[in-house]
Amino acid sequence: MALRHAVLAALLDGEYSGYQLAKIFDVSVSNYWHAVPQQLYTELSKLESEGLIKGRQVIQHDRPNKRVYTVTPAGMDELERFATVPTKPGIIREDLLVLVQAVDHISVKPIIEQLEERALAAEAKVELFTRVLEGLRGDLDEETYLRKGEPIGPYLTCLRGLAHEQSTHQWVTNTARLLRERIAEPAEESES
Amino acid sequence: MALRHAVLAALLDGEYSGYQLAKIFDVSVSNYWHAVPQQLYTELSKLESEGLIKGRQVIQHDRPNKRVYTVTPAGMDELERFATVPTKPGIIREDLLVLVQAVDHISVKPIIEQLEERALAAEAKVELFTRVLEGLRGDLDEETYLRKGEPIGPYLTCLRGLAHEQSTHQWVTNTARLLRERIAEPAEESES
DNA sequence: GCCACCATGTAAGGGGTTACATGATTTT
DNA sequence: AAAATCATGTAACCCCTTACATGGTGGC
Repeated sequence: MALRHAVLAALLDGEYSGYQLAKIFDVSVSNYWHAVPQQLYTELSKLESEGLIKGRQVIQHDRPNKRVYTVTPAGMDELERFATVPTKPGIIREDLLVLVQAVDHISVKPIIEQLEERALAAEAKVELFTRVLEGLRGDLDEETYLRKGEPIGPYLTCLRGLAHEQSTHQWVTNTARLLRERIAEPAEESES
Repeated sequence: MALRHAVLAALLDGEYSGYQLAKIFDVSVSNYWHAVPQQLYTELSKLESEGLIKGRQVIQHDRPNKRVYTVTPAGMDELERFATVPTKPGIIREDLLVLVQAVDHISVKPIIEQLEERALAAEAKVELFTRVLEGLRGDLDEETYLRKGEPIGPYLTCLRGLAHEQSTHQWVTNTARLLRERIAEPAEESES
């Protein structure tokens, strides 16, 4: 039950509505916490009813009204408490890797194609995160920002996302190439 | 609903019981698919009742009897079908990263400590995977095994796990060091 | 006019997590 | 004698996913 903490952590950055949070989760938070929009609406309601966040109606004339939330002192306490209990090891679920695990026993072609698609997606994410990081640190160079810039939390998690996507990109690229080579020059048996 | 495919993929490697699968999931499959033992027992029952795997009782005298499973032709068809539908993007959930995201607003010390613990865990995993890979390729050097060795699926997913742990190790190490430096030499304001 | 975007909600059903239960054998 | 390993199961509860519903505004 730690979606709540991911939401609280995201709201430390400023006031956001469920819809805005959904986009934030989609582009950056998804590096370390996956959640679909519907979960956020549900969780925001629960968090407010428990007093960990406080909602505020914002009337808009050019578009639908929205409700934006901020973390309450009780919410801060909850985060503080959460930081002291040992975190569980992270969980990963990757369909694509399941396919690769089975690659000796099923058709290789579709797997290679999916790997190559994923390579493109990873590349796009690398570029995106690179730009997000540039935006976060503004005029400062990276070394300076890491030493003194603020906020540092979002910067660090984004760096993690970048490293992860780079690592993913390398692996999917190598794996796709390797599997292609293996179907081009198979098993090497009985060169009779 | 893709735990089933992770189980099927794992069973391609040989006959395993629920208990054995649990250990395999714990050490290697967890690189790309997290599941607790209880899920496996449940899923194995479902898969067998659907005819995708076939169980076989193994009588043991030195320890409790067990039931080992193999993938049926129907199970192979299901895997084959699964390989052709586009995979969903993977999901990640990391409590530790949630803490780092919030690091500007909560106590830093406990977070640093957890990062350092995680660094040790990552190091241990790197060593483990390195040895697993050695075991898988036997006498062959890596380049040769990648070109011709079999099975290649488990080798590739293990390589991914290794890369992931290395990347994690680097990030947690750097992040812990950086946060330590920042609390040693804070904000740098008003050097009056 | 139609599609995309903004903005939120209810509800059903499936999947995942945790607690608890059982019991034999081997190791410390 | 206690703890760890082997081995599997039932049940409750919570979380997550998906489908569906609603409705206003802005751009093509």
